[in-house]
Amino acid sequence: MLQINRIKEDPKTIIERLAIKQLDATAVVEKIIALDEKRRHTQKTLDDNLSESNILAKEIGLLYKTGKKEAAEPLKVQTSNLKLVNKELTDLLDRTEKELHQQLLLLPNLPHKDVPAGRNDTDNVVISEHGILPQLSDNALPHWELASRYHIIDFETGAKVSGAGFPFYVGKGAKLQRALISFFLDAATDSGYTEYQTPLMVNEASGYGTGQLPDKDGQMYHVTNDNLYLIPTAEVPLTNIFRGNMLKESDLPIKITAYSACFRREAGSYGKEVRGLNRLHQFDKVEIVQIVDPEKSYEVLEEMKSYIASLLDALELPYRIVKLCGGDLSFTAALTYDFEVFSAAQQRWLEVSSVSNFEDFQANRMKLRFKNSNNKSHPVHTLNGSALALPRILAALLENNQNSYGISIPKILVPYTKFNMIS
RNA sequence: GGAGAGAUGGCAGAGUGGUCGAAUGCGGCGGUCUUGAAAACCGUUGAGGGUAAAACCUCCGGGGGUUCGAAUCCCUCUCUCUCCGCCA
Repeated sequence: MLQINRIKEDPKTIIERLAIKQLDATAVVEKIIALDEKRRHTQKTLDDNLSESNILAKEIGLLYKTGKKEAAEPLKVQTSNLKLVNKELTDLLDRTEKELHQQLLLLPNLPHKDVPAGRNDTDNVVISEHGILPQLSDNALPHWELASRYHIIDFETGAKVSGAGFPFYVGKGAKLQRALISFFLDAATDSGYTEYQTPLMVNEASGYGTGQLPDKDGQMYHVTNDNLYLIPTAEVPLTNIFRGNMLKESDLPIKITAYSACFRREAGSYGKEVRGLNRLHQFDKVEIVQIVDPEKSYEVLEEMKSYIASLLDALELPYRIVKLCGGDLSFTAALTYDFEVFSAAQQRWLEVSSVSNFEDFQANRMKLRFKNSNNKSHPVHTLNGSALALPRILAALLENNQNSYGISIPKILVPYTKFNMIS
């Protein structure tokens, strides 16, 4: 959520910047400013009336104490009348505040000034490529065929038991999953992140806190009986740990990580783009989150970017880093880098990580602030990144490392898997 | 799921209708004393809105109600604890 003061101070810039996200915010911004004006005016009138009521009530109390009950009667009438007016003012204020809040929730975060212009993912800018693209033999197979040949992932049974997009991992496939999770968590804790295990369901307030609600309502599984949402990423519980908190400057930076299953409805997805592991309803991911001093957030974004790159280097996968253009940037992000690994048998790049700076957008929503050295409270900046999402890593590992004997496991994972070959 | 108890400032904990935004203790901060520290003593110490600064307004788990006036009374929701039941 953008700060109302920021909008009031410079609406023109806000509108210009949001245009980069392919959004014409003129009407909403105008409405917000008008509503804020109305809110302040109503509040002022109400406050004055309340002040008057308070004074009258004290006078009545005094009169009662000194036994002058009759003298209090006209005052009682006066404050009763005031009360009626105040009731209306309170209602008006409530309505105005709610409406203002609704409008504020509609505005996405402002893109950072480095965000390239563009409409969609074809306009994203590749900023670097790493590793060598493997040359596979002509009879190389896509991962879904490798999965069934070596009995390591069972999509059909998953479809029977749950539905499409809910695979079983079997035998060495399951072990490989566990190995990746352990490797990612160990690497994160070695880099100073504190490991958490989080709830997999969150309440509505948490959904609003990190910005999944109301924007991505249809993307989350909603347990309506209890009004809980299955988390689409561990970002949600991790960041919401600090919802509503007032931190000390010395608490920063907060670096936390968690493995979790992630649940996404992916409504509207279909076709070969989503074949096999390319897009699932349930998948595994290790997430890293940082909560930092606003001054340092872009430095930290770079640090997180190189951390993620180090994981892909360790896994010996070819990848590229992409800076998202305005049109592809998420609702909440100010600047995002995507990591894509090359899937050799599919001959395409698969997104395996997304690392973003949300600046104070999430912090504002969830009232997450810190006191700086002057004892002034300020929203913090929040950042997060996948480190990493498993399915597409697995897809690339299977496809890129296949040979006539089977599939070889990257060296870094062997201590975890205790095998170096799937055959 | 059943029965009961509770939710107050960073923490502990008073406060059952009228200067209560809230006693007291601990903690924090500043000072006196001290070579320094501890102890002792003095002062200070919640958040949000509002203002040029004040004034002023709101907040005692959330929401609603009674009353001229609510931390205090009533309703409701959420959460916590204790006992019973069920259970990985």
